[in-house]
Amino acid sequence: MSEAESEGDGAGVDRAELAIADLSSAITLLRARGLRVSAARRLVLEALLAADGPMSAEQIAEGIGGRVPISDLASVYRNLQAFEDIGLVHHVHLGHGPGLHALAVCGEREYLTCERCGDYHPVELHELDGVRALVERQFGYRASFTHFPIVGLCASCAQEIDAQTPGAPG
Amino acid sequence: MSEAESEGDGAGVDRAELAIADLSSAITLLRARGLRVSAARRLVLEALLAADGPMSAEQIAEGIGGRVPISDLASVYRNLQAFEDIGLVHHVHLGHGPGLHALAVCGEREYLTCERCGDYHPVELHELDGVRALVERQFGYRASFTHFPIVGLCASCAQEIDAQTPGAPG
DNA sequence: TTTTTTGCAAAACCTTTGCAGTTGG
DNA sequence: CCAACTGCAAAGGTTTTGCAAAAAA
Repeated sequence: MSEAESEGDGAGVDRAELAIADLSSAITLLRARGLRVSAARRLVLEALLAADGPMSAEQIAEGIGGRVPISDLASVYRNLQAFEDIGLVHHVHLGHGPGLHALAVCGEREYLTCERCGDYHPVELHELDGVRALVERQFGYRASFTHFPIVGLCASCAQEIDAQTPGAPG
Repeated sequence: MSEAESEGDGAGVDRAELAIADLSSAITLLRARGLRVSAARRLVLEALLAADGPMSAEQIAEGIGGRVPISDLASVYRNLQAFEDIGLVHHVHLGHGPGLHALAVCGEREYLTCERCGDYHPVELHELDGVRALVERQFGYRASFTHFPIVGLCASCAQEIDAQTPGAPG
C-alpha cells in the first residue's frame, strides 16, 4: 500500500461518536440494538478489529492468518449485513472483486485506487473535505468516498505513463 | 433523472476525436481494428446509439422498447468487451446492479449518484476538471469518474435530511 | 421456553467460457 | 475457404435465501 498509515492501534481517535475500537464496545452496541451476541458474531468482530484494512466476507469466514474457519460464509454475510444496518460496519468496492468490510465510526476511511497498479490508498475523512466542498458548491451533491473510491492513476503510474507518451504530459 | 440533459441527439459535440455518433462511423472503426461487422454487433451498436443513457447487457440483449431479443446475452457481453478493447464503448458501475455500457468518445460522461434516491446525474468530462485538479494537487492522483461515480446525497435529498435532523445542517 | 442465529444446501445474480455450427470477408 | 463470430449450455465468482437444528436471552 502507500503512506497515510500513521496511527497504530487507535491512539489518535478524535471524531468518533462512540469510539468502537474494541470488542466490548461493539458488543455493547449489539445488545443496545437488540442483537444477540453469538460466538460467530464475536469472531467476525475480532477479525475486523485485528485487520489492518477492509476485509472480504471470505477472508473473515476463513479467519485471517491460518486460523480455523470461524464461521459459515452465509452467516458472515448475514452478520455483516446486520452490522451495517446498525452502523457498526460499512463496506467499500475497490475494483471488480468482492466488497470489503470494515468497522465504521472508529477508523472509517475513504479511498483512492489506482486503475493501473491496483493499489489503494486510504485517507482520513477530513482529508477529502476540500474535494467534498468543491463538489457540493458545484453540483449540490454531498459526496462520500467510503462506498466507491476515487479511481484514477496514482502519482507513480501517471509519471510512468507520461514518460512513455510522446505528447503533452499535464 | 435530473437536469444536465440539454443536447438531444448529439447536436452539441465539440471535443470528440472521431465523433462516433452514428452507425457507419462505428462500423468504420470496427473494420479499421480488424473486427467483423456481424448482425449482432450492428444491433448492439444500434441499441447503444438509440439509448438515452448507459445500458445493461441484458437491456441490450432483450432489445429496448419491446423489440425482439437482438442477440444472445453471452454474445452481447463478448461484443461489449470487444468494443471496450478498441475504445468504442466503456462501462460504469452506478450501484450494486449490473455494469452499464455506453458508446465512448462521443457522449462520454462522468456520473454523480445519490445514495438515497438512487438517481444519477451525468456530467460532461470538463465539468469535473476542477475536482480533478484539486485531487491531483492534494494526492497526486489523476482521477476519473467514468467507471465509478461520485456517490453522495443529491441536493434535494440532502435538504430533506437536514429538515428532519434537529442538529446542524452543514 | 421462545426467538434469534447458525450451518448446510440450494439458488440468484452477473459475467465468462467451451464448443460445434454459422457467417463475414 | 478460413478465421471470426454466433447461440446454447454450462460454469465461474459473489451474495442471498430456505430450512431444520442449535444457541442466546
